[in-house]
Amino acid sequence: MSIQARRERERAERERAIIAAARDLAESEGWDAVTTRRLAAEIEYSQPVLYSHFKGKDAIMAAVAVEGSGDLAVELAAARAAATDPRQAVAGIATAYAAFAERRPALYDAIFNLPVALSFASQDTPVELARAFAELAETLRPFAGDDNLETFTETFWSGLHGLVTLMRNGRLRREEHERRLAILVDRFTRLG
Amino acid sequence: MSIQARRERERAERERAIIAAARDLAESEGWDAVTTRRLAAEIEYSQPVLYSHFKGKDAIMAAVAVEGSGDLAVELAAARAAATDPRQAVAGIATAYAAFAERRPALYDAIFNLPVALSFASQDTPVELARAFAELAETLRPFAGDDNLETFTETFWSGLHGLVTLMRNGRLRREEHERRLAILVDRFTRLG
DNA sequence: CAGATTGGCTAGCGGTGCTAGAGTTCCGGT
DNA sequence: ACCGGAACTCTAGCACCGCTAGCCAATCTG
Repeated sequence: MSIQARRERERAERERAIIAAARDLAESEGWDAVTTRRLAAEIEYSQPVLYSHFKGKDAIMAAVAVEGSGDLAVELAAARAAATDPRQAVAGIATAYAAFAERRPALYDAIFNLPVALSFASQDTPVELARAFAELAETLRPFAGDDNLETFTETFWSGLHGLVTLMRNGRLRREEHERRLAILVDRFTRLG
Repeated sequence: MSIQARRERERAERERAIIAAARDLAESEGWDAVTTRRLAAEIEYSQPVLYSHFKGKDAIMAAVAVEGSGDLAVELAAARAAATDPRQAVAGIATAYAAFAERRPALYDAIFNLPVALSFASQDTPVELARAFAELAETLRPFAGDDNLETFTETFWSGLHGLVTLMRNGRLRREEHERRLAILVDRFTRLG
């Protein structure tokens, strides 16, 4: 039975290798450079092996996205924990969010932009994504007022998402980035 | 000389046909269906003809985006003109913006999402896009407060953009859409 | 040790964006 | 009126893409 165990272990290892290779390649050269052929070469197996682990390229990207959203959740949690007062917590988590998107654009794309079947607003939301969202929600709780917290959080989050995506695509003046973040935070932390 | 004139006219006509075919195909079947071969078949010319008009597929998409942003500007202007008071103007233009993105997702993608060389925040911004932005800015002017109007507008616009893109990708609960819009408008129309 | 099963491989399909070079049509000067 | 040359469009093909069928070797089972 231990032979089977070894095989399963090796198989799991290879699966992690595929995800890691896809992530690294995407982060260093963009998702266009992530082709099944290059991925196969990277893990030193032939192309069809990928399809015994994942249904297709989209599934690989989805796996990368799930892994990446775990990183995002960790960074958001750290930012929230480091804050001293509620308002500064919002500013901190917003900065952390934007920094993540800026530092790891390919990963951010996989999580939020690419038309990957990672439905967020439903049962099969990956737990990592739910955690990242929960960090945002807890940070915003003091400022939601009469609004439903989840809806309020979605709106603030959309603001962050819009800021980072529009800036990355060259639609916003980069030098005003921090000021825009400040405006967003200011507008969502007014009481009453 | 009139022969040359006729040729130039026909050439311009064909160029418009290419853009129209790309737009229609994208809107009815998505950008993935817009291939150079199908486009060529649609205009009843061979593939290489496309490249005598545009540098490549990206340039065609950019042309569609420019045309589309004219439509967006018109709809935003109409929404602003129809409003009776400043706060309702913001709500109206926000609704119009979201409706445009919802009704014409492929066009919206071409304008704002696709990594197309349509740099917005620079000199070569298409005049149509600048007009759409100006409509937003004028509507928001009464509420900018101490913030720079352009920066304030960029932030609000990012909020709209985030709402529509995240919802379209299934990351937001569709049934809460109007409530989120209301929250965004509310937060950006508070005075003092 | 023979047979069955598993699993990775080679090769190939139909598609993509794009381009080289052939061929045709039409214009302008003699 | 004609012919050389320019302008233009086409056919054919390149290198790549995601994905899969079917072979073949290694391994496990009786």
